[in-house]
Amino acid sequence: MTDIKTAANPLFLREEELRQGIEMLFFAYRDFTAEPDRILAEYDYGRAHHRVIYFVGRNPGLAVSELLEILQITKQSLSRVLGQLVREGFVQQKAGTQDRRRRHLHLTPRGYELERRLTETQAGRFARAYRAAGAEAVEGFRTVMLGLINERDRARFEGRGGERPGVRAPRGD
Amino acid sequence: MTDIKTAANPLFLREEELRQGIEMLFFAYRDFTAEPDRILAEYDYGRAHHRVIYFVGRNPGLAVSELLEILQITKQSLSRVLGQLVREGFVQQKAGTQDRRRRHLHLTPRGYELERRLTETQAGRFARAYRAAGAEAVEGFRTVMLGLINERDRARFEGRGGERPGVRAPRGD
DNA sequence: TTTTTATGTCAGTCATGTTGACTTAATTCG
DNA sequence: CGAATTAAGTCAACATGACTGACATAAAAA
Repeated sequence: MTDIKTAANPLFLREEELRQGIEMLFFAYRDFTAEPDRILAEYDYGRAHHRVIYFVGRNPGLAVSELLEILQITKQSLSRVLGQLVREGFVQQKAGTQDRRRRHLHLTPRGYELERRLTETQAGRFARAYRAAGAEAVEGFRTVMLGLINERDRARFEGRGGERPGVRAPRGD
Repeated sequence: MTDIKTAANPLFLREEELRQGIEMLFFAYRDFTAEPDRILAEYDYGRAHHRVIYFVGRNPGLAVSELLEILQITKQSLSRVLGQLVREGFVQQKAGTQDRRRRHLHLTPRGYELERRLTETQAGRFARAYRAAGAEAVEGFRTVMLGLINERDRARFEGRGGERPGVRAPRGD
């Protein structure tokens, strides 16, 4: 109650709290990526491949430019991993019908299989954490996470089960 | 209320919810690291340097082996960035008094200065997110984050302002 | 018809991770 | 005490995934 630190120096607690947030994000991300990394190594793939497979699986028909927007990397960086995934039969490209310059990305059955394996481990981690924490904590978690994400991308998370907004091209394939 | 998806297919909502968690973590981490990356570039440093500076600043006297434990990388990977930071006067090493094999790491004044700059941007992001979300949401956030982190490292986050457990060597310098 | 856009490619570079082998100094164990 | 273990560091070779810059092609838009 009258803890000397919180009473005399309220900023001390604040800084401690914020640092714990910083560290939690570091450790959570570190552990969150460790299992998929091991699976990917079987295929001689890395985290970059995972991100492509995940977001293409999540947004079938995604255009290359939209994927670049999500990943925030250059097209030269993307092209290596995307090229591999296409050549090795995990991702398929289809030219757009409206705009034939655009290449819409889809997972092949093989791609879906890998996507499932990878997502299962991460979804399992979330399922355990959510279950242990309870619905109210999950709501708080979502609120804070949204606040940590740059405003531009928050709209991706409107609604919980319904329509799935954002990301998709307005007039896509 | 009687939404067809939640009523007829409860697992659909669950999967959607878990995927949103996965994506939030991806976007939060992406945005969380972007600003420090720009500051580090001024010094010709990268994320690896940031991690060393952060954890040494947070745990003065940390031993090399403990840092490796936190970062989960090999000592060869660490040695490159740590060597640079020591040579360029951001980090100082002191041999232990009890066990003279151990090198205890400390930030120099210069190191602290950079640490402050880097941490301020990330702490500011957390401060804004926490403030907007409210105390209850923050509690939920912490609970879920803890559940996402491998059990081994959860002890680091016991207590909010007080003693700061974990990490430090039992009989350190 | 000209310009812009979407995509792809080539070439070179850098940061950061890996494995494996080996050294040195100090502590601990039998 | 002597042998084994531990903490740290080093050298070499390599892989991944970022980057910049320059250029090419096809299709759409102005």
